[in-house]
Amino acid sequence: MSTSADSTTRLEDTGHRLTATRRAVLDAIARSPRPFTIEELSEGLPDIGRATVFRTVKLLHELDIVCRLPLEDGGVRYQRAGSGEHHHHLICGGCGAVAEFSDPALDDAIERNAAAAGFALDAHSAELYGRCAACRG
Amino acid sequence: MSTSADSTTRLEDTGHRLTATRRAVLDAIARSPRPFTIEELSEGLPDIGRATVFRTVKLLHELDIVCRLPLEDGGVRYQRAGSGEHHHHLICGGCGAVAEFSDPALDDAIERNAAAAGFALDAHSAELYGRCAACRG
DNA sequence: TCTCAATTGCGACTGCGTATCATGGGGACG
DNA sequence: CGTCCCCATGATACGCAGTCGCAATTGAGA
Repeated sequence: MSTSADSTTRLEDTGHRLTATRRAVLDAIARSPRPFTIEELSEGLPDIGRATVFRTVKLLHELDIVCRLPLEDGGVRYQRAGSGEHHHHLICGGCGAVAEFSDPALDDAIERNAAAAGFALDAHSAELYGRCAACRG
Repeated sequence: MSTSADSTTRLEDTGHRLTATRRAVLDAIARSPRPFTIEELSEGLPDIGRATVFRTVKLLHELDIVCRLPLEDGGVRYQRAGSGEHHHHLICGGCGAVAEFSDPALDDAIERNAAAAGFALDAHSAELYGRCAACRG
């Protein structure tokens, strides 16, 4: 499980400064029980400028400390990366919960199709939208 | 292959009016050799209001006449739907070309993972980003 | 042709994200 | 421990994609 402490070392190892502001953002993210929007995060950090929150989350995303969740409606939320490993998302349209999973069979199918089309694959995304067990009546 | 004529009947069948404006938008889309942004489409239709272009493309997307391509950088392009069937996209980061493919094995993997997590699946997306055969040196 | 709801265009507006720039603070080095 | 340099920050203005409200227009069924 990724901790806030891990994240701070990751920041330092990649040549970024560990500032009080960044600690505060990391703490707020660590405390967030569910995927968050920049706006929500920013509201919980009234002493930190909005632009800085954007910049920090962008940086954390580049470092794979948080992952980006494109929503069905075109919006975006972020979430602490559970493992740092490659994975996909199951996003509940009811409560907003997000489950991560990884499946070699799925990745195989993706690579096979890319190869069949003559594509050199850089990246891929796969998001599943639906209702979690708790949100089904 | 989907034609502009098919699209007009699809519009009528779903209770929408076939206006000169919508014909013009459909023609412009049919003439577009590659995936387009709303802005590009709008530039090619100077007599049509920008808001109307947005509204029309949104409508065409709801009718599965065009499909939405989320890009790696967060941007969005649209493209005539090739078949109307369920499919996924291979998007070339070099030339912007988009290939469609469908693969039951991929869809199976997706459904299996949703079921394993107790999710009732509404929709899913899978986009593959890379370089097409022509764009590899 | 007549009628009316759907459609359009305009322009203002919202919301997300970024650019600018002066100020502040980490941390490497001595 | 002190200095210094450069990264990081905050405030604000800005840009861009997309939407809204409303008055005028127009398609297509009766």
